[in-house]
Amino acid sequence: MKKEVFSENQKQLARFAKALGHPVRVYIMELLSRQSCCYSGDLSENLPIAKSTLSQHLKELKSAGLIQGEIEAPKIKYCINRENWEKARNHFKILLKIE
Amino acid sequence: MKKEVFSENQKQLARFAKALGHPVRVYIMELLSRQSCCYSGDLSENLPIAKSTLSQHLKELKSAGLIQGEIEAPKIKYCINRENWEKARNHFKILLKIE
DNA sequence: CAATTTGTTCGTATTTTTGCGAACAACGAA
DNA sequence: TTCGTTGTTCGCAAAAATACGAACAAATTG
Repeated sequence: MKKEVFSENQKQLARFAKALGHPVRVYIMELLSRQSCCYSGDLSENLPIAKSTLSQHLKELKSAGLIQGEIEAPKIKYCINRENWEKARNHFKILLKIE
Repeated sequence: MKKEVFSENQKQLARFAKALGHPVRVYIMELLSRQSCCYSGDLSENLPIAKSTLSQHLKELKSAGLIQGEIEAPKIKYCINRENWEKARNHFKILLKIE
């Protein structure tokens, strides 16, 4: 029975921060923050990376809980996961003493 | 002459986020956010990692510009780098639409 | 049905991150 | 000077992240 050193909040903040720790993913989240939804193709056009690489970045954002995908065949519409985005907001707000 | 896809702001935000992408480093920044300064020994006592590992995490926070060390022989006093902490605050504030 | 569009998964390679202990360096104290 | 304290650096190992193209899957279009 080992004492846990880090709180759930610290671990979740680290997960969110890590997900934002790459320019491609910052780019995506900035876009989604502005327009709430987008298609993978929109991203692919503007980013200088292979589509398989983009797919991986989207997967990471998804598994960190920051975005979610919705099938609109044959495309996929990506949106912010509002619930977790709000959590991230609060975590960073507290850490950075915003307001 | 290749077109640069990412803005400096995006890259800097990614660097800050990446630096916060580990529970140990979140722990350190939370502590420094509360009390503004601390000694490496304070951290070492409470964290379940080798001192060499802690040293590396501090190095990363330093090279991301989030903290700075001041020698108070034989110890080192670590403080938040206020200028960059403020920058990080603003970056996250904008991204997360805080306020 | 065949062809096209859209995006994921697989296999691979490279680089970076994380972590440890041992050795080392710098300093104050005895 | 010798000892202890403090912290970094080195050498190593294991794991994770980054990136690509090829192959694949699923759906729409012709």
